Amino acid sequence: MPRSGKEARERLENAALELFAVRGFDAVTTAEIAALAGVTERTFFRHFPDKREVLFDGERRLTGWVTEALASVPAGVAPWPTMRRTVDLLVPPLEANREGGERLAAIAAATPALQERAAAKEAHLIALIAELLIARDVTPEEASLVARTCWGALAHAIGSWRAAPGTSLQPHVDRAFDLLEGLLSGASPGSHTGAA
Amino acid sequence: MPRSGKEARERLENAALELFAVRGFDAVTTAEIAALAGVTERTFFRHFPDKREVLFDGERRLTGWVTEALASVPAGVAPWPTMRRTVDLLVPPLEANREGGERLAAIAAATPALQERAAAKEAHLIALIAELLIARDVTPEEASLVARTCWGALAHAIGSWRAAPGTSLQPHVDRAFDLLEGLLSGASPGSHTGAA
DNA sequence: CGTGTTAGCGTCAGCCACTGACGCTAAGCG
DNA sequence: CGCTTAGCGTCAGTGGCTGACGCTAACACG
Repeated sequence: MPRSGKEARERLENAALELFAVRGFDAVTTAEIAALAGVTERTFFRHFPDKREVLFDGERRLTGWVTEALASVPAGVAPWPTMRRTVDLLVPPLEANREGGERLAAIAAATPALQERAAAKEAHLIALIAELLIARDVTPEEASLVARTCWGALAHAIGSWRAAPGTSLQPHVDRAFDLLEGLLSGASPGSHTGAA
Repeated sequence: MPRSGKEARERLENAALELFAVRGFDAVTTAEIAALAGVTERTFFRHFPDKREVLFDGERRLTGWVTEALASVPAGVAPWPTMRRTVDLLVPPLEANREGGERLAAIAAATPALQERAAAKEAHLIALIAELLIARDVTPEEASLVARTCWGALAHAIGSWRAAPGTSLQPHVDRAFDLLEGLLSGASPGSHTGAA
């Protein structure tokens, strides 16, 4: 096997991060990133399918964490408690990656194109969770619903976590799930309108 | 005031829809759409900020429906029942627009770029719902959580509705909400792990 | 009915993201 | 020491998208 290629990839990531932080995503060209990394523009696109993806490379590990976390929850547990435990297992890696997540969020906050990509990544993650639940013999219907809902709670928790610097993620997760269960428990199934 | 401009816009929409349906989104250029509509490419971009947006023009009305539906629910109702009623009010317009929604879904199914845009639109809609709830004196934290969750349920219901041709949307919505409330009611707040 | 205003459009020139094809070369392997 | 091959450079090209400028069809007004 010839050159590793991972060096160039890392240099590209660092160059992109540096330039984006200074001038913003839109004001940086892929040619500039490549030049700063010491390669050509063509090489940039050999490592990343598009300009945005250079920022989401860290996010790729998230799917691995989700898969592992869910796999370590014993089968037979009801869907919602299963995801409740899975989310708890996701807290440590998420906290360890706080800096990376916030850096991405900071750049994405001013760039609609990046928000789009982030939203798409979330949708894929929800689909992945649903598939993993189905593989654990959860009804497809329940799986989809639980995946959407639990990810919503986690995303909400991450949001309030980021809004409160210095705090740990876990209490935000606990609060989100407790709050959610409390909000929904008021209306019992089948009698939602309150005025038939 | 000079030329209406709405004619050209509608011609562009129809031309795009026609070409996309035949050759797919990626294999059609904006210049071709413009030519079929009898205008220049430049005019296309005067009416739509980008190539994708020509497909989401109908989706714009959705924000209006959401705003109206939520406004027609009396204040003072708890957040979750409020959204439960709001979703019921959204069912008629959604059903009336079934064809448009499915045509978009069919084209988007083969085009990642369109799925991204759709995911971003959903995120914006969730943010809108949260803001409207906050304006109704719901806690920001509750608002965000309820908005995410209720939209997740509605999206799930629309999904199963589309998968079951000939059915009405309402029962799918009812089932999604009942199922969700049932799934979460098993775990009471504060005691989620089942095995401390 | 002539004149001014203006929203919509055409034209041109250009940037930048992204791609296919081809050839080169450094790294490993026998 | 040649062979293989993954990574890279080079070149040429497409297509999405934008700014600037000028034109003209519609409408308002005297």
